[in-house]
Amino acid sequence: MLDIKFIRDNKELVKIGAKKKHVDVDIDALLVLDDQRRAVQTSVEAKRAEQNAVSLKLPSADADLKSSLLESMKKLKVELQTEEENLKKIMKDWQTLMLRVPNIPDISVPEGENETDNKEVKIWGQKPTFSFPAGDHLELMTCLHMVDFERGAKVHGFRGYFLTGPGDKHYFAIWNYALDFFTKRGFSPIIPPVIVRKENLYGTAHLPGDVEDYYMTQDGDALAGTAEVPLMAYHSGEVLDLKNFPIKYIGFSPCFRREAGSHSKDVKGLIRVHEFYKMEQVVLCEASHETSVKFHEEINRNTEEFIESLGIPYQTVINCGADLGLGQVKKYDINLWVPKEGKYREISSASYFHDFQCRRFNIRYRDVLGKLKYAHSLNCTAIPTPRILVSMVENFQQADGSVLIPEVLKPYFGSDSIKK
RNA sequence: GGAGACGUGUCAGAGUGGUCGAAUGUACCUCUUUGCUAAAGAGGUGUGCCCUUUAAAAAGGCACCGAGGGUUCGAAUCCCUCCGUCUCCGCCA
Repeated sequence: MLDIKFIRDNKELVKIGAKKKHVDVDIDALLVLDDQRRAVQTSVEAKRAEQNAVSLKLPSADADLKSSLLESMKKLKVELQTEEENLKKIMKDWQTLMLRVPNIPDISVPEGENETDNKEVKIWGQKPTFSFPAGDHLELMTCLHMVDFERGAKVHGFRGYFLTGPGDKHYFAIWNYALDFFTKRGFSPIIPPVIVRKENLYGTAHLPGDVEDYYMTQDGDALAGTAEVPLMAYHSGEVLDLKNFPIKYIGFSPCFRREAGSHSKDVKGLIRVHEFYKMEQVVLCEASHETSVKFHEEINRNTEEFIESLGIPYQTVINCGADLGLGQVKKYDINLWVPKEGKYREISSASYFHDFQCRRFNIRYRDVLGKLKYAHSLNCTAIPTPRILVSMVENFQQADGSVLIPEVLKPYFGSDSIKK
């Protein structure tokens, strides 16, 4: 959510920002509506003021005065009700439009139509070459009994999977390693609820948007697609203490995604599934662009270093305008090398929002002068499982069909390879 | 699932139709006095929006007693719905 005053004062900037994000929203219509809103509100408030003034006199008035005052107040009430009705309608439309106004992308964000226009800013690692016919993660993991897609489909349906034996063990190894890695960097571990009230999806700016992307319960709650939602909602409505900034959480949660609209994409394997687990970095900090930028670089670097410690080749891209969410100012994606596909696949997203999310969630703090301000928020994937397995097994496969375990994972996994 | 109680400012806690943005205590800030790891006295201290201006502020108006509706000239107070908390019973990993 942007400040309406900011939109009024920076109309052109907001329009340019929306265009860069390829978001279709009528800023002029919003501003017309906003003029109406303020005019009607002023009129309503004047009538209420009159009502309040008369109410003060009424108890002490004599009978004649009383009945004449009551008469005129009844008339006023009818007028007031009409105007209030009108104001309510205006406010509803106003809110709807306000929720659709995107945050303004940073100047460093490249123009672009879709994710193919994202710009590579970094590559790391040595892509493996194989002197034997290399397998893809499906073949390898099935062969090593790490995963069972057939029974997954039988039990869950499309995109269902069981992780079995070494696959299951590998999961726990990664989680435990990641937990140690990120807590050492000052992140507090937290396990949030993933069944969340729908309003929270508006807070993170996942909504308004495609509701079809979310599983809903019969109580109208949503299954969150990321721990970002409950972790941001965690402090909603609160006034935080500046002393505690930056607040850093490493959240661990299951993630549910219906993948509506992507039925033909990645139909096999572990790249795109309906349920998975993810560790997520969430940061709340003071409202300064420089601070946001600093932490944005930091949390993205955290994930890069985590991937480097595992030894998987990756590429970092800066996302183009069209590939940014409504609230995001700037985003980096980290993509891991998938040898059999011959391309990099997304593993992580690091974004900052300025006060866009905190405004919606009403998360504030008092600055050094004691003034209330909306905090800034950021988030970045720490590690998604099982997607990470795709790159791990393909990059570390051996001629005999086994898969080597990265050095740092060995203590958590308990052996140095997965063999048939 | 059944029965009941409750939701007020930093906190505690009054208030059952008008003089209540809200008693009192507490916390915090300023001042005074005594004089010293403190007490007493006085004053002050919420948030959002609108408007006139502005560097900022300030003045004025409106709203806010869990949320949203309703009744009424007028609602913290009456009615309805929802959310939440607590207690007891039942069920249960």
